[in-house]
Amino acid sequence: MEYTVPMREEYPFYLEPLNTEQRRAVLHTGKPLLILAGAGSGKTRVITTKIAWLIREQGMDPRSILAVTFTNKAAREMAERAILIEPRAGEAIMRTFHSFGAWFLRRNGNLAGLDSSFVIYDDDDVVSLLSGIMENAPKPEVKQCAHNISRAKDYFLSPSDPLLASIDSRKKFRAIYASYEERMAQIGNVDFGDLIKKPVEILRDQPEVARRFRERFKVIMVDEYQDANVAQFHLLKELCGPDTYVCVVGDDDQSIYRFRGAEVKNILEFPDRFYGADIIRLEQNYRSTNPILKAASSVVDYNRGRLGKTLCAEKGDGPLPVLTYLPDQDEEAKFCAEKIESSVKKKETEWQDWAILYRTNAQSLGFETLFLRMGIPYRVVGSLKFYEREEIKDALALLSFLVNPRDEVNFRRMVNKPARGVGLVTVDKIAETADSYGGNLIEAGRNTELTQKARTGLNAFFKVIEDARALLDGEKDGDEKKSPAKKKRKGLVPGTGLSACISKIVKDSGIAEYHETRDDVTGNNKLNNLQELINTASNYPQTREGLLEFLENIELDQARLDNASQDTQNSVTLITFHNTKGLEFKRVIMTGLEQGIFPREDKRGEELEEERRLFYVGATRAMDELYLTSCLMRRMYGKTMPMQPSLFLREIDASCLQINRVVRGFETGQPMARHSFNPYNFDNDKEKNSRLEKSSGWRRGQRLFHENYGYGAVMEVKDSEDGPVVRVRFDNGKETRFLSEYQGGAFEKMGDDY
DNA sequence: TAGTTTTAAGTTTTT
DNA sequence: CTTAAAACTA
Repeated sequence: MEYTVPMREEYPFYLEPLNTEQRRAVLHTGKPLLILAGAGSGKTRVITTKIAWLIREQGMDPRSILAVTFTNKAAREMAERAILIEPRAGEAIMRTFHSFGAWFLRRNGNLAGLDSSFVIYDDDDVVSLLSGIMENAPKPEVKQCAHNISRAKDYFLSPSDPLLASIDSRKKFRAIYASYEERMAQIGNVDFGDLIKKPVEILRDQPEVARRFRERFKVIMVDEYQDANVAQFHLLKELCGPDTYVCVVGDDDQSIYRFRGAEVKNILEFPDRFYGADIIRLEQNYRSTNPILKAASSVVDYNRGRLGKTLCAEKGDGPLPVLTYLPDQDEEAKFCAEKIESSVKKKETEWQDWAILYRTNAQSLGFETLFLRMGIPYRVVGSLKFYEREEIKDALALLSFLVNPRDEVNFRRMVNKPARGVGLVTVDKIAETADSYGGNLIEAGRNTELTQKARTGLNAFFKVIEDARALLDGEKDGDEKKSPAKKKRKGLVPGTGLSACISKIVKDSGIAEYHETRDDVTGNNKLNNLQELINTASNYPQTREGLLEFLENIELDQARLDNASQDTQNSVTLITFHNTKGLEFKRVIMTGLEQGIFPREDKRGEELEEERRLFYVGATRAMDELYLTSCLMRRMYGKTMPMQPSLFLREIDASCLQINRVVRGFETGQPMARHSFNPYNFDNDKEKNSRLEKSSGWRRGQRLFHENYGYGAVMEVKDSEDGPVVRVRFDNGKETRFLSEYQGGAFEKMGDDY
């Protein structure tokens, strides 16, 4: 590639826009490097520039560069941006940890007894498999176990590891984990944890393989290193030879996946684990205004055990973040909608400049219904996962079984759906026989004595699988035309490539029809979803490898399908705090800032610190303006509960926050002094309440003390057949009710100091 | 056994 | 209030 752009000064032109520290990071070589990159400090620019620089200036073969991220979106973005500077960067391996693991195992899995046509089990599949092992155990326990196994793998713990007790102290856990591993090996599939753990094991046991990989990858870069778990750390270690150049980028303040095994220690201890490492700090923030940055930092400052940094806002001053107290979540949604709409109408912003952040996916519902009614375009990022829907899982289960006839979980799911007269008894019988056929359920099914009904149904099922297989293996049969009369219903459009195969199996298996008739009843559009799935497959070749790739991409990258089904153009973004990492918006509204919601009630110590970091991540997404909302009441599980403002609101530096109060949808317009607002001042409540409060002698917000339970506050006073009932929540989180007339004596009123 | 009705339970966050 | 699991009926 010839470059005609003249080089100015001493650096290549593409280094021009970088600041001193960024440039140092790009030009650094020779030792391990830890880049501590604060929010909005341009770390993606540094990584992509570094990749390009290595290729262009250092003569590095792009194929010897490995760049690892945590989300597929980040990987794609990295590739796109690197290619803009240097087209050959497209040949570098840029993947998520998990997709790298899958890539590795497809090639080297046989060394660990893994067939290359393995399928990746998601959490639901894992639970199905486990419930077969833990017979008649209650579902929640099975789920807990699945979770713990997953955690164990994150920490690189095998069933025999003495440290396993630190994950799950129950004696039987070790045995459950062991037989889970055994069953999984029989089936020949892997779970998410295996995608990291197994490659490490192979690299350790097979020096030859390790040597090959160390020879190939001269440079390894890891993005979002603060989210790496222990197993991922080991993988990185194993891939690094003495001459490998390692560069990790991260921000300890943005570590928000501890619950999933992420270890902040990885980043804190990097200099110890990679001897002689250099550290470069990127503290210049290019995204947000000063007040936004200061508000965010002042909260995360309450955390202990952080590396600490001082972010400096390049943008300088701007409007203060605005906190608004609202009566309830309906008003909250309305407040957001009106704020956004008026700004867009004034041509001040566009829809896409706005993001609404919430802690749990369930909170999106209120915004969605209102936005739909008001005609505000929106997109929901990553909530109801497309691939988790029943009809999609059904289709994928069939396809998975098609590639791996040992897949008992998916066999059980689909063999009798729709009903073919193959019941539980039959399936158990086949599963038992399967042991003598190397786990192959098709062989086993053929050779098992069955009732006539079961035999007919089973053969029909196998016929579907086989026809689809024939299609994959290249036998072009004319089956498509054989039964045109049968598919006269509006039906599915086959499409090209792999789509044809999927379309065929979805139709022939009766899954399409099954969900179509159910659509008629429920009014869902499951058939459309299936069509969507079929469409996305059209870019894959109609081969066994194509199918494997398709399944893998879906398992590891659900977001792609999600986005395909939504209009992502110019619309407001509804998103969880977790999902915002790596994104930025001109204007951000952080909603539901109430104790119990954010932070969640049960969070303390290290977990509370993680919630704080999550707050920090959310706030630093905002470029120009930041809004915060907190509700006095919230409907949960169909009941309305009084809420308290989030702890984090108190932690925000007073000098960078403006507080407003909104009552019944109308702004008072008066900025309030920091502590003058008492969310438990219900002087606007209806007469009914004051009457109740008078007759009961209790009012909402009243502090009280009980001998046995300690301190608490009145949440609600209600009428009942036996007179006024007072509902109390104690400071330890427990709740109780009492009848003011009879039981009131046990509760001592305290002075109210809010 | 299949499909329906009733009852209970429950909301983090995700590769 | 919504969804999943258990219980029940045909």
